[in-house]
Amino acid sequence: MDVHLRELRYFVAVAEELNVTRAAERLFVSQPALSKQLRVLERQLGFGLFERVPSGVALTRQGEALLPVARDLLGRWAAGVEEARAAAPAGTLVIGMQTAVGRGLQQAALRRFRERLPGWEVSLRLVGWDDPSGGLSDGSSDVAFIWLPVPPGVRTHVVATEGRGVAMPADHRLAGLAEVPFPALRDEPFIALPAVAGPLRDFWLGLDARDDEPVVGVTANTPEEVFEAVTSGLGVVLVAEGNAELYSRPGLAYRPVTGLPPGELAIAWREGDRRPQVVAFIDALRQVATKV
Amino acid sequence: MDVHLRELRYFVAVAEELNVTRAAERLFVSQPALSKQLRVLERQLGFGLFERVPSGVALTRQGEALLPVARDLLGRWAAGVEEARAAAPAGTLVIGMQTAVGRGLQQAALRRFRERLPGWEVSLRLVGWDDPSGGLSDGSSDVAFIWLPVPPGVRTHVVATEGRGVAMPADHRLAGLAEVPFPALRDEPFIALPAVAGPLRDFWLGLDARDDEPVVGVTANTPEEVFEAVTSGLGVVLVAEGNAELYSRPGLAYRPVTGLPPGELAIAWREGDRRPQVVAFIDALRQVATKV
DNA sequence: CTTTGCTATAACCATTGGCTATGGACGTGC
DNA sequence: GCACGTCCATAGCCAATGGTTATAGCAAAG
Repeated sequence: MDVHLRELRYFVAVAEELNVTRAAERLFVSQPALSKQLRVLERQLGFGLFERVPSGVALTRQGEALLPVARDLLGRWAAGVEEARAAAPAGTLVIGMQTAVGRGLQQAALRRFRERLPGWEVSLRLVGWDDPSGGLSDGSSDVAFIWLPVPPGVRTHVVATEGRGVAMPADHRLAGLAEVPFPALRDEPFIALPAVAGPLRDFWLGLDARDDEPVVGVTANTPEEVFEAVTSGLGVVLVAEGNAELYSRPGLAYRPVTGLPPGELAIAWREGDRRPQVVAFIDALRQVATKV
Repeated sequence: MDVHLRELRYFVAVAEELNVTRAAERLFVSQPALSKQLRVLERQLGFGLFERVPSGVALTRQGEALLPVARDLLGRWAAGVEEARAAAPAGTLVIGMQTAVGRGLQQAALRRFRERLPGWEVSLRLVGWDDPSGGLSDGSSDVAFIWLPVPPGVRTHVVATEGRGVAMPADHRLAGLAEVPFPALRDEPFIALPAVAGPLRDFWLGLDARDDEPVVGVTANTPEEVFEAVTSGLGVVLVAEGNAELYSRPGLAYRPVTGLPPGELAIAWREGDRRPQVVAFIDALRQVATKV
């Protein structure tokens, strides 16, 4: 029969205390719970471990025989787990990012990731929008935080869904509005992602909500370039609500835009990539995102 | 953290098959159940044991490190249990009896007792009624099947409750009745237990149902003596219904008696006696009696 | 005889471990 | 490129388990 090591731990504690009540206190369970578990164990074994005497319990001959076995198993298990934990192949997980992630996600996920794969390091790298896969396509990133839509060959798990808004200079004529209807931006020059960004560039130009071609004032390849261009009056740009918070600065105004579906930020990985460090991070992030 | 050895057995099976589906078949559980258990184990450990690949699973470095630990624990546990089982102090349990026990009880209880304390032998000994404790008082029996009422210093667990009837010669004038009212026996000479049986002798004379003194024809000290006296026409005797079945013979008639409370057969042991072999037998009998 | 200390059982309830059904991912063959 | 087969993972459900509190039974001490 298979036994739970917890039952062995209970057995050892009772054997050392020779008193179920004291052992229960030591184990932080109630006395009836411990009494019951011992009875269950004895029944499973088919022989008694203790003789009940008025002052508590006494080990039977068979209990005496099993006690060192129980101690041995508990010790070997604890040591074995530590050894296995230390056997983690250390390395570096490269996380690509198109924008800062923030949103309380990455820190908690990284903690869980490191617990699961002790010894592993993490490298964060900002990837320009000229690579909409966040570095996955050329293998320079192991996982990446990127916005949908994503290129072929990439798998995703959405971790945040946010409304899109417009970032504009603080003195822009539309800055007086609480929220901006998308058609009001029809004639505004836009700051766009590079052409090679394809569908991603289209998304942040709002092409899903218009059928004419927007005016593109300038292209930018990183969030810093984008927001610098905005405050310099070179155009406006659609951004995710969360990013507006992350990149807020003097001279910049952000207003929600009505009439646009929201943007989705996802953790992404290469199709078919099941390496432990990738799976571990994705799982950690799933758990963290679920709790948010 | 404590683990169930069943989980380690699952881990080992999957590690050997490198395929959760095949391992599940080998373990006689469903594939989703096994998959789930592995996930739980990995989460408890805080690191992965397997990398999921298209053809099944591959052991991670940490899984490889833990595999021998798991095998070792399983092997040591199995061996330790066998060793402890064999450590049972062999001896002989002496069971005293005032009458044959029959009733399907003893055989099943003895089987369970032997399973729990392998190597122990059992000795059955018939104890005369001159000792109403069935041999417990002088320590010649470890446990005893005796009828209530019992002497001081004896603890009991009732295993059968049966109506009392009268045993008489087959040609007795009352043998024509289907059942005998107790007052009809008022003038019959009784076969009695020895005087030292005290309350037990009184009980089987039916003193709890009459206030005059019965006529005692003869005393007898064992069931054989009792029934031989009956068929020899020396008197009648109150007996338990089950005993009438056990001791039936030519020339003997048994009829239920109305107006008498039933008799109770119990397994008995000395007050304060918690020796393993005594507890084991009492427990075994409790389980058997419960299922009847 | 009463009180104290100890283990065991009953009733209850949240969690666990198993099931079936089915989804998602990947490789292979056409 | 699509359909199919194989594999693992998740969802929903339910019986069994492991914990609780309340309390019973037993033995020793005062």
